[in-house]
Amino acid sequence: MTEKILAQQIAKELRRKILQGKLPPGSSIKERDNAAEIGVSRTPLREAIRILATEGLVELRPARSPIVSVLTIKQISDDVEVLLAVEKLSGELACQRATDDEIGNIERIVADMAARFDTADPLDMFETDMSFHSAIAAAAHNLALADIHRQYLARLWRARYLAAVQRRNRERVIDHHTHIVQALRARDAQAIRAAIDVHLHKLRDDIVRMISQELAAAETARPVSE
Amino acid sequence: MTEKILAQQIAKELRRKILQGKLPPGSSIKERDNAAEIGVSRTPLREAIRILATEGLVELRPARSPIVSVLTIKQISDDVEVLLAVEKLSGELACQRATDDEIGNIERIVADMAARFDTADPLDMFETDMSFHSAIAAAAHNLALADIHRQYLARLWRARYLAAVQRRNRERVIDHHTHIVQALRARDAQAIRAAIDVHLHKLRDDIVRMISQELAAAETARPVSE
DNA sequence: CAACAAATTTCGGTATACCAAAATAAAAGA
DNA sequence: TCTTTTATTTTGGTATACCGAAATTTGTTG
Repeated sequence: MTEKILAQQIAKELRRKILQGKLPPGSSIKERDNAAEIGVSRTPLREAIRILATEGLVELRPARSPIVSVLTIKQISDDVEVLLAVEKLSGELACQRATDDEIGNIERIVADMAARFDTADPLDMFETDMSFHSAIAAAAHNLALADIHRQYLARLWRARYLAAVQRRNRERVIDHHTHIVQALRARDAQAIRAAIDVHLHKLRDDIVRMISQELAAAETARPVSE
Repeated sequence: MTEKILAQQIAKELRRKILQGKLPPGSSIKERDNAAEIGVSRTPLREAIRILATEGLVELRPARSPIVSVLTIKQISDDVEVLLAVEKLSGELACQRATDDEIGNIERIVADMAARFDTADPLDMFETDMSFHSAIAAAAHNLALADIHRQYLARLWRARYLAAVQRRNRERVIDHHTHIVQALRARDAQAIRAAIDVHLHKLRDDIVRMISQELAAAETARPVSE
């Protein structure tokens, strides 16, 4: 039962549910109810909620039930803006500090992704994509930066996932990644910043489009409530 | 007694003690002892520790007492690197989005700081300096960015403070600020990035020098222990 | 005296109990 | 019927109790 730290297990579980859309934005997370439902006490559940709060997935309100964050286009756009800056810096630093091994690994990820172009299922592709970006963040050799990167990647997980599952412009993604890794191999900071800039601006457009659609759909289903 | 949320009060208190150096790096924070000492139960103290952990001030170890983080030069340097990127982006965005009122406020802060050049005491000056940077971060109109900025400003509070109290090159700071706000007034993104770059690189040098001195002093006091 | 083993203490993780504030429902008065 | 006021319930914040793992001490043995 108690595998490691319960709170983190619970946080992981809740995070999944939120990102999958099972806990819709705006729904409240009552300590008692959810604790009873999962079969744990309030204490670890409470901690789990705090963890998710720092991740921006739930919102704490004074003297009220925490609710699953309602993401607005503005917020997501802001988040991508941050992620963009973080990745550009990561790329730049990686050009200075990455070991040849690390660059080799990143190249392998890109090659792997390109090779499985037709075959891989969306989720697989998506996770490979994530690992590509994480590998660059790690190659920057800056713990703080990697932390922020992880945090914002997680925060945008759902939106990215929605944008990624539609296989459209998958080749463009691979093209972008290729440019990025080439710049990294050349250790050309200027070039990698430009390449990442292009890549993430594309991502932002995709994400904003997806979320707009989803919001519109939700609006149609429930015209003028709450 | 119970003014608001106890955990945050406690976190604030502990944060002060840590940043002031009353809780030296490496010292453990036992839940029971500290709770009893402050006169509260373990639960809110526990939460307070978690808060400080996400801020990077304390370090959680599995099945061990949390300890006050031991900051290395590397970590601080990493943090400044992040802060630098955040501020550059903030400046750039502020050039696009800041209202004239906001720019006016920032100009006022700089003027205020310049006017009180000789008179103000270090702490006063320091806080004005902080408010200058925070105002720019706010003017970027990106909540996520402002969050990160606040977080890393807090994380570097002690180091910045140590660097700031020695009045050396105070005029250079004001000079830098002037350049930054001029670029902002001109809404010249390129110029503000450059100006912020100069300013924070200077800051990093100052901070690294201060921390090196402190570490050396600590080493002298306690040659080969722990 | 050293080394290993057992017992005790310490301490964080978890569960439960209690309380006060806030929201909601109910009731009384207009 | 609508408003206002007062119970009642809901819910998060806090305190306390219990448990097991890890660390420390103690005791015994070589």
